[in-house]
Amino acid sequence: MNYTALIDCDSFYVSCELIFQPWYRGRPVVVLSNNDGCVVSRSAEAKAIGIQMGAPYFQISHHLEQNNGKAFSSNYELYASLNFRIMKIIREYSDQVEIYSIDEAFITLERSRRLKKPYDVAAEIAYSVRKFTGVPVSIGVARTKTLAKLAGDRAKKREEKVYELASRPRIDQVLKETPVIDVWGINYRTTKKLNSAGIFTAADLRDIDTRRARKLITIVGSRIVLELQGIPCLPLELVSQKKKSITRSRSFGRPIQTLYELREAIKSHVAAAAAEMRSTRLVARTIGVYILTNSFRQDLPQYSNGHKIKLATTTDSSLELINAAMAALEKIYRPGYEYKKAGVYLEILSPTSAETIRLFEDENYLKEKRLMTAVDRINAIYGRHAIAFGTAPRRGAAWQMKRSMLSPRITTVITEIPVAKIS
DNA sequence: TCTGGGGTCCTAGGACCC
DNA sequence: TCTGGGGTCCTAGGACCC
Repeated sequence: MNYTALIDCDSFYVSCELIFQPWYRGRPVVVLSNNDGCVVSRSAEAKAIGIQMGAPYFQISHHLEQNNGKAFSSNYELYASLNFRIMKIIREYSDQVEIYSIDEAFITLERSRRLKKPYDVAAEIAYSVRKFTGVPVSIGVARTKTLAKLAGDRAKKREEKVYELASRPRIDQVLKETPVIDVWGINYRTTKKLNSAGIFTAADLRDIDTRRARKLITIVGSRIVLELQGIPCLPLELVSQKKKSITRSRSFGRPIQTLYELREAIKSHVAAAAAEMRSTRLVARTIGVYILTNSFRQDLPQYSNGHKIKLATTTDSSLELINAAMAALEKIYRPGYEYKKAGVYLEILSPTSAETIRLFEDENYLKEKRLMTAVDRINAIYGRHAIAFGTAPRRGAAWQMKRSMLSPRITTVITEIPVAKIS
């Protein structure tokens, strides 16, 4: 019988920042979401002074400052590169690895392959990751993913590196102590439903029969019930599947009103989404555009709308997609509102190889294909915005996002590497 | 002044067909 | 007055995740 381990980086974004700026260790540190909007990662010290996950930065910045704290804008290049290093280390311990998110992985610990016990292997992984990357991790070990998640939570709570949830009495005890909302896959709405059916703890949930679970919380819920019983229902996804949709959206640095500016923003979103799609050899059948005003400003008139266009053929051409997006925007734009956010999404993605054959591929289409290839190459060398479509994105345009507390991209951009001076 | 972004899966119900 | 029924396909929206 194999075990599943969940490896979860502690305060991942903050931990990444602290590796290269260790003088902030021991102080309250937070990392902010895009646009420097909300807190998305917190050091233990930041948690200790009461800063909540998801808190708007402008509400806590003063408190943070008073406690000698520090805030960083998100630096995804840095986090992604550390994720890559961590996963490389993990793969040395198991060839069944599912990279679940930027800071989590599920792996299978095969008993027969090693003489060591699963717990000891997990402890070794935690040690290695910490030693070679500087990122602390917690690991939960159990028979199923759902139980491994709960074990991981325990590990964090008890400040242990590894927590194993395998023996009957221990599983019983932990499930009894766990409110149902803390189970992976059960959130607020479902909790309300479960509570009114008399189910309050993870143990209560485990003990209902699957037919009842299915009726109450659909097939998703009945899988969770089985997983809590120790029956694996959620296999590890060892090869990451191709994306089914790609979204690009941003809140604007400042509210914008004109169609011209919305066009500018949406063109740049489409170009980014399309470039990502091409890089993974996918084509889209549908493109959607949406715009919305700031719902927090109840004193201002509110409007939100979206429109989706089904394309005549699948495509990966930025030009075709931009044309469609502009038509969609035209349909939903209303003057007189202060827009806060706009986004685009590409759907029904299929591999390039399955692309609808344009039997009579016209000269224009082939030219466009070559153009896109050239654009991608140039942007790969000179930066993502070297070539833009229609209008060049002006630096500091109202729609561009704020990222005012950004740390250097130390691990990915050679010019931002720290310089040591000896005098 | 300031409140993130990117995904997946499931289901109910409408459209459509015979 | 009486107004089929069953199947499939598609989509919007809900719910959840990090």
